[in-house]
Amino acid sequence: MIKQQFFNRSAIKVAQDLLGCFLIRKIGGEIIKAKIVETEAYVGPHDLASHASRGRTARNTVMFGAPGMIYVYFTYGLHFMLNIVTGEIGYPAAVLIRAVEPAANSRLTIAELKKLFSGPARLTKALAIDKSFNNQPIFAKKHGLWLENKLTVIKPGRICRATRIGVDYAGKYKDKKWRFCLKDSKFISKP
DNA sequence: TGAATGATCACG
DNA sequence: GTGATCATTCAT
Repeated sequence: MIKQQFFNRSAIKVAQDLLGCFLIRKIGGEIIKAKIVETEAYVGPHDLASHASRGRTARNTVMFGAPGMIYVYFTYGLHFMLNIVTGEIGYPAAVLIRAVEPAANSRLTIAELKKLFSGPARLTKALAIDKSFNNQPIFAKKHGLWLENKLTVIKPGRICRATRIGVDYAGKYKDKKWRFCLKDSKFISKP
């Protein structure tokens, strides 16, 4: 299991380092394990794409809290988004999990798995992650959602950097390349 | 390209 | 209170 200290770093570092790690969801007796292949960093209060850019509010207060806490919010009236808070207490930053890649499955095709896990709102639906996870630690197993380390080191050449999705309103921050993907994954949400 | 669909935020 | 907006997805 990945420990709290892992998250006590800049969001950009954590976002890259999470690639290749595994998101584990335990529902009843069943365990779903999926490799993280796409993340975005929301780096601090100055980042105009971040919920924290206009100060602390009821919704984003988790981002100001301890590293490794789960930040789940509801958007577009339809979707939940899964984030992990990074950096020291009091500094609002987080990493959005945008896509995960489950192990091959005998019942579902790759195309069907993509529809379930390739996209920030899709994966929360597939893994039954909702607001009840908000402000819970990801560095403990008891809530049924935690992370495991990658199996092998990810070489920098296997990581691709791109602009973040859906942040056109963010002025000069919309063009920051703070989205990170595993190059060889078929499960990236957007090219 | 636009609808779905409701919490959140700024304003006053 | 009200109205605009939204770290998206899906169907047209």
